[in-house]
Amino acid sequence: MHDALSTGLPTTQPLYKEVKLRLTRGLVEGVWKSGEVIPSESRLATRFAVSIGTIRKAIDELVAEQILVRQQGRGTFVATHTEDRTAFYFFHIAGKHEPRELPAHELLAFRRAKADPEAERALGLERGARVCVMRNVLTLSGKPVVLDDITIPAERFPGLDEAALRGREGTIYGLYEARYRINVVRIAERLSAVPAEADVATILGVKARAPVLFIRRIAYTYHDAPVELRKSWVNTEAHEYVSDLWKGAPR
Amino acid sequence: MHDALSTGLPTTQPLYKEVKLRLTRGLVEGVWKSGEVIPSESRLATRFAVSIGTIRKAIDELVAEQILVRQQGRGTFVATHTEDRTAFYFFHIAGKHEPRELPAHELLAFRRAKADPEAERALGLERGARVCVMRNVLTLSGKPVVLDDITIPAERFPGLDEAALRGREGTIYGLYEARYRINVVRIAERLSAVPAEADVATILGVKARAPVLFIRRIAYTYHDAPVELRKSWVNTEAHEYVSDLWKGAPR
DNA sequence: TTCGATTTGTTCGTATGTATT
DNA sequence: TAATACATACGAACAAATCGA
Repeated sequence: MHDALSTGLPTTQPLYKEVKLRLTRGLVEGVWKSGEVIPSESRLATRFAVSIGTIRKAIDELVAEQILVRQQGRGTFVATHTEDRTAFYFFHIAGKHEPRELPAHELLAFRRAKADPEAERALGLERGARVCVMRNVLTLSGKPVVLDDITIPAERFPGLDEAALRGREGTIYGLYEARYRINVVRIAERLSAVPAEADVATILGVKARAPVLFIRRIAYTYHDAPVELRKSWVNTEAHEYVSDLWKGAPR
Repeated sequence: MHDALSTGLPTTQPLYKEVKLRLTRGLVEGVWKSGEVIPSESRLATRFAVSIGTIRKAIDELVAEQILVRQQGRGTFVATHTEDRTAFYFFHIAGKHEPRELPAHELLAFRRAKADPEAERALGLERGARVCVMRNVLTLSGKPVVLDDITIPAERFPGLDEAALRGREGTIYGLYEARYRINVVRIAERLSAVPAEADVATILGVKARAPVLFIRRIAYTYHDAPVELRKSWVNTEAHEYVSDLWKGAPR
């Protein structure tokens, strides 16, 4: 029986899973914030009273999940949304011919409201919970390409307002992270083709009823907790959605 | 300097990368075929004259890339396309409400032709190379949902004909694998929304010019060699494209 | 059913290489 | 240059799953 850090769980899972869980817990609690280093492998090994190999295996998985980032000679860091690296991991629209590019944002609308049933389900909210709703246009090379309708639980984003959204630099997930210590680590998306409604068509500069790509995204933080529901409409005349089924291990 | 299995490469790469390369070479050459076991880790360790840990690290990456599959107590197997597991890895269409389901196939057309410029580029073919072109309808719960236009290099699929395509069981990639020992291990897709042309609309049972999802896929085998260009049109009235950005390490 | 051989999974430890500061 | 941190490689021991005798 290995119970160096037993937490009284019913089923004894591998030690490195325990370590992984404790590390994740540290991330949730903000012991180590985005962009910061976590303790060195040898330090963690002594602190958790396990071998350094066990630490490495736990960190391996968190690195594979893009939650941590290793840098030889420097240390292991909490992944942050203020790098192009992660930005492209969460932004999948690219020009059909041009090289990939990050979008510019413009806030069109912001309000607070009661969650509709769909948002309740997607975000796991109580009935009648309050949410923030915002609408953004994303432009690539100066042209509007994506329209985003974002819904987040108001409770987790206190004091969020138009000024904060406009004043930010970087992506919205960077704002979640910097201001609310909420780290988006995974997204799940469902795509379909729909005719553009009048308002969407106007904003994206396409004819009414023209085909646009519709994306329904749920963004998750640690422990698969949902934090954002996002609906997007994409003008795919000159751009497209990129789904490069993961090349697997580092090359 | 570690050169237990040095192959005279210019830059000395890690031993486990060498091992990985030699294993992949074995897969390419058909030393171990789909569904078969590869030698045990200890046997590989002695054969390659490296430690078992080095073998494990090489296999780890191939497992992460879904090229090999480990089974405790049994061995390590070459991944095959005759399992639901991998089928869903390469088929991304799901009902909006129903549980996920594998499609039934129907061959609409098959012919040989000269590759068009797009196929030449995508598949890295010589100018004027011959290709097989086929059109399939995929049905879910009896309803046509996806139309596939598939282009593959004729040279790599000798003797392929309608009978072989119709007579097969399982997916097309299963056929590539069983009959031609070509293993599709990765795909890259670009998605957009387009109006359905007349023929597409008829087959999918939607109005002409109605929005449909268009997918351009390139399928790769080992060493990132392209083997198939596929264009798909999807009726997304009751179905959608699933892009669950990889949960990362095994849970 | 039991047992033993085989194979992968987990954990430990150590030594050395390489990048960073 | 020295210290620190991750990366690679080796080896050993035991656990857990599988399979056939």
